Parts: sequence; structure tokens; C-alpha cells
Amino acid sequence: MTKPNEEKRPYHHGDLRAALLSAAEEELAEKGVEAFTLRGVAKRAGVSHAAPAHHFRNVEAMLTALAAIGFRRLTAAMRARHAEAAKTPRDQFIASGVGYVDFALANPALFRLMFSSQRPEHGNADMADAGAEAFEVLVDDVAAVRGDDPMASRDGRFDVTAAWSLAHGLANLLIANGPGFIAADLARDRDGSLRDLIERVTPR
Amino acid sequence: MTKPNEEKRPYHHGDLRAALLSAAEEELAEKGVEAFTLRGVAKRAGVSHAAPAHHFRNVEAMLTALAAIGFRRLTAAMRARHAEAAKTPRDQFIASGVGYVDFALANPALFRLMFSSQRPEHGNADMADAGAEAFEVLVDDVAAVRGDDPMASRDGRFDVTAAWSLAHGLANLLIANGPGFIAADLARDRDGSLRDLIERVTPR
DNA sequence: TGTACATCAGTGAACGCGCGTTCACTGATGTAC
DNA sequence: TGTACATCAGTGAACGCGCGTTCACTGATGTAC
Repeated sequence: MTKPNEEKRPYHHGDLRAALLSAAEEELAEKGVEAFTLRGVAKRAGVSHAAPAHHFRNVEAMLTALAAIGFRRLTAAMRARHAEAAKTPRDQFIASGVGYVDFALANPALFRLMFSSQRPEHGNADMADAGAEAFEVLVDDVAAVRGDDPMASRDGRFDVTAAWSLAHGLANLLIANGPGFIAADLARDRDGSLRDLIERVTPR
Repeated sequence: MTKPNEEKRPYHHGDLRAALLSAAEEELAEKGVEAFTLRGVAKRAGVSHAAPAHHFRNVEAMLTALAAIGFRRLTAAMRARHAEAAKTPRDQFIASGVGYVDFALANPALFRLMFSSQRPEHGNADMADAGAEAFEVLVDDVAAVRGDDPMASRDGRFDVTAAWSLAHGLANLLIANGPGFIAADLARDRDGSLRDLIERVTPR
């Protein structure tokens, strides 16, 4: 899909930066973080391997940009579930969790890049902003269920942490093929299963 | 600590395999999974970089052996907490969780190797056994709290999954420096904080 | 509207590097007799 | 107890490879006049 037009390919690409990011995502999904290479991305984008240098300082910068995109998409996935769900605080809270896990299952390598890799530039502002935005969705959900600002109390912070941890751990374990024993339960009713699990950390 | 005796070093090492694994653990902790190299391990063990070939088929085999050791140590960490804790099912359950998270915090790179890396050989029997042993500790805990075999019912499996997910997610997030907002709470009373969090997924 | 020129986004060759692995070797050890 | 010999666990040099990055270049674009 990022293949250039083989017939009549102009010397200038038009939007190589975006095309590279799209190719990078494919490369990541296919090879995993540990085998991700710049040259692979360039090849996938149908461009010489020196071209990316005009758009990214180095490989790490490219991976960082990719991770930031991942965080934005994670936020979008949670918000999409919000929109579909019943408008009670509990249902909205659970919808976020389902969106979180679902995003991870749909984008395992990207999810790992975002949270479990040292390759992206730790401390990059854009990536941090994108991550903070996703975090806000969660905090807002917990606030609605609790009826106060969770970040203002230890108990509230722990509610947030427990919810995030459960969703995050579930996502990671499913990606790593950890709990094979619930594969059948999930296959039968994925959304319902995720909901049941996330319900267990809904603030009371 | 794995440095050889510089003064009088015999041609044969004696137990190079063990020394390599120990050096590999240091290498991993210092460089992370993504920058881990065989040559680095050999250098650290004070041995030529061709020597490891006599003990490990290739790098991946070395990382797999290391991951298996990690799982055994994870099990040991949980059991150690068991021994210290009160002997009620709930306390034992929580002790396992605290041990799990504590292990991850003490061995972040190893933990990542075990769960978030593609480098170890997926499907290695020894590693799978070691992982299954850790899993059994969790299942036994949940069984004691519930008073039945959790694996026999959907609800029981979900109890197991929720507990594992929360501990696993918390561990991963703390390692990734995710929830900086609870750093202060944790610093003040780590065990108590972990206990409070894990309590939230204790089966009822 | 045309033209000169600066700027930009590509190319392709080349670089140096560190990696995992292989190989012929050698020193040390253990065992059969 | 001694000796011949097989086996084992190291060494160090060499291999080929793919990587990220740099560089001089060239083709395309946009803009000033």
C-alpha cells in the first residue's frame, strides 16, 4: 500500500515523511522492534536508504515519531469505544479499558515500541504529550466513576493505577501469548471477556 | 564479580557456562535487551568471543537460558514472600503479587527479556517449564482464596487472569516509568502500596 | 510571461563499524592399559 | 605409577554481512525580478 507508483514515479515524492512513517509501521509490525531497520523502511517506501535522513535525524527519531503516533491512536481507540458505549460512568470507564486492550491486540509491535522498548528517545516532548493525552482519558473516566478528582487522593491515584495496570498487564500478557488458558474464553466473546476483567478494577 | 582471576588464570575456566550466564545477566541489565551482544558477554566474562560457542548454540540460545533462569528466580521471589507473610489465603495471595512486582523492579531488563522480547526462542521447553512453575504459584494462591480449582470455571480463570494482569501491568508500568504520579506513594511505603493495589484484584 | 538562481528532496556509492559465526589451532584433562 | 591418546574447552584470526550515516551529486521546485 505504500508502494510507489512504479509506472510514473516523480523524482520528488510529495510526502515522503508520512510515507516513511507508514512504511515504518509495517516494518515494525512485520519484524518487531528488535529487527527494525532504517534500510528496511526505506526499501518498503520504495526510496533509497539515504532518503530518510532528510526527514529524520536518525533511526531513533523515526521510532520516536512512530511511538507518538501510536499514543495518539491509542487515545483515539479509547475515545471510539467511549462513543459506542452507554453513557454511564461505569460503562465509559470499561469502554476505555476495552479500547486500550483492543488497540494493543491490533498493534502488538507498536504497543511494545511505546512501552517496552528503549529505542525511542526517552523524554521526547511530542511523545510525552501524546502519552499524557491517553492518560487523561483514563483519569477522566475514573473521576466520573468516583465523583471527585482521583489524582488528589492516594486512594484515587491507586484507583487509576489499578485500572491502568490491569489493562496494561492484560494487553501485554495477551500479546506475549501468556495466558493461553483464556484464549478460548476470549475467542468466544472478546468484548464481554475484556469487560468482565476490567470490571474487577472499577472503583467502588 | 565474574572477572576471572587475573593473576593465575588457567587455560580451562572450570565453569564457563555459569560464568557466561552471570556475565550475560550483567550485560543485559546494563545494556538492555536491544543492545545485548554475545561479544559483550564474552568480554565481561574475560574470555575470547569465540568461547561461548562451546556452551551455547547461538546468542538466542543464551538469551533463552537467561530467560529461563529469570522465571525460576521469579518463582523463588514469590515463594520467599509467601514464607514471610501471614498464612491466610489472602495474605499469601498478596505476597505472591508483591513478590512478582518486586522481582520486576529489581530485575527490569531481565523481566523485559522474559515477557516483552522476541529474542529468546519462543517455545523452548526449559523456559516454558520455568514459566509454568511461576504460574502454578499464582493458581495455587487463587485456589486457596476461592476454595476451588480456579482453572475449572470461567470465573476462576478470570480471577487468575485479573490478578496476573494487574501485577504484570503494574510491574511493566513501573519499569517503564509510566505512572510517575505514584512514585512518591511507592517511595513512602512500597510494600504497603503494592499490597493495596493487589488487594483490588483479590477474588471475593 | 520568462529567466536566473537558491533551495530542497532525492540518488547511489562509499565509509567504517560491530556483529555472530567459523576455523584451524593448542593447551589441559581424563582415561585405558 | 606411567604413558599414549582421545576428548574437551579454550584462543585468535578471519569471514561475510548488514547496519547507520555521510557525501558529492542531480533533478525538481519555487521565487524574485
